[in-house]
Amino acid sequence: MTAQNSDRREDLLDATVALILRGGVRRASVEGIAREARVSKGAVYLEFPSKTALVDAAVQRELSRYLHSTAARIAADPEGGRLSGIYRHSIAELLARPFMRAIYEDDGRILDGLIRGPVRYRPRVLLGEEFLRTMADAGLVRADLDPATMSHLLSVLSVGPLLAEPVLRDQSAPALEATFELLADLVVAGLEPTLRADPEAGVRAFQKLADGVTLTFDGERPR
Amino acid sequence: MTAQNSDRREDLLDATVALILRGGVRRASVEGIAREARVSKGAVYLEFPSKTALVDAAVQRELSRYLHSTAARIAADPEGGRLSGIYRHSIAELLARPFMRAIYEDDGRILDGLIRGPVRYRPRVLLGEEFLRTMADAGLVRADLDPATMSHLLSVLSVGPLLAEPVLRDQSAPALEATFELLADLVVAGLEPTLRADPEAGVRAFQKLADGVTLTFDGERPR
DNA sequence: GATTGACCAATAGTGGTCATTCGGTCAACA
DNA sequence: TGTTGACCGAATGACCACTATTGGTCAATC
Repeated sequence: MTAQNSDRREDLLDATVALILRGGVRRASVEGIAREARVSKGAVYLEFPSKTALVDAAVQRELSRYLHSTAARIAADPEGGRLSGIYRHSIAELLARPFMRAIYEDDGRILDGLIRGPVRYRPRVLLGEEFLRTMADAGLVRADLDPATMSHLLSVLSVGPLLAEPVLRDQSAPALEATFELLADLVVAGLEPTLRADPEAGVRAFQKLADGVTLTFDGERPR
Repeated sequence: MTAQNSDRREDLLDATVALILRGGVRRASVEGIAREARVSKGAVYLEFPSKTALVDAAVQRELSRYLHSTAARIAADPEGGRLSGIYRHSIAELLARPFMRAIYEDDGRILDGLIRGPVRYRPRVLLGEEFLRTMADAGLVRADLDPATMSHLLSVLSVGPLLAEPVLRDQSAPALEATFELLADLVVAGLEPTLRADPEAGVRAFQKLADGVTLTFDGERPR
């Protein structure tokens, strides 16, 4: 029964993601989600108190999966624990995840309203200030730069290129991956210290980040 | 008479910019522009063949002014000719120009439709491939990187933070200027060669860029 | 007890009307 | 001759009545 219910829960989350990717949060109706998951509409409300809670859970799950996949990439790469490695793997995983991309890229107009919806579903910061302080202590990022500014910069360097993509799109423009590759070089040259420390601490720091993630949404009461 | 006409032309362009900034291209009517410039509607068509041509001219003028102001900043700064200086001054001037910002930032939704309009009015590339080749020849940017990729990267590093701004906006987020400052450091460390060349060539290269700029708009026939 | 789907009030969309406003012209005017 | 503003057809969008769909509930059913 617990397994049964868990399955249904997961199925509903899968269906939610599928419908959202197909037509955005607005157009993903509870009935449609239920149909996609092959359960009744009422069953949705046995698992989740509201549509909002359902979508929240889908985003939460995606974020968690994203971070753990990224953590695995990082751990598998001997140099992965450096800031540049973390940046590189975060981007690679992000680009590989359509739902994650949609959450970030969406500014309300992709495919004429795909994911058109409240800003609620858009994580503000991934690599937080605390994470960067840990990295600095481990000698994996320059200690002379403000962690808060650096945290924000890394967000900008992740989201910025995605948002700029449709604006700068041009036949002569290089692929998104090439731009990110060059950006990773800039991160190495500009944000990592000259003397090379052991990247292991970075792996652990990101692992901790991935384990501890819980999204807090804009509205306090999920309702 | 020529001076008279020139004045009227300029007045009309001023009025166009003012109205566009107030309510977007769509809502800036020819009659409103004429009223703002204190001339009759018919007079507009004595100066410009169409509204499109009028707006095109306003954008063209703004771009030209922007580039020449930037060139002046660069020339006034002893280190201005380096890539980082050019980047820094371009950004500073961009941030100081509301119309320029609107053209770039706008993705159709600022102030619910400010500048909502065709992509036509959005320059794709500022520091082109050729410019970067010249800079490389002068030893002012790394010669081992592809000019096209670098050109695109610099565009991303200019537009990206602007577009990411509303997405990442947060009480804890640092000011836009701080982010750009740090980015300029990254440009120094990552894109400039280790040995320092004479920045004078960079000043000249940008000057040439500013002089030679002519916008080509998306639609071929201005009509 | 777990699950369903008919049902509800509220909201979002649909098609159609029509006054307004638009870009652009040009006869009349200064 | 240079300038104007009344005027044009086309396009827009505010408004309406109406319909379909929505998130959510709960008596009936399995």
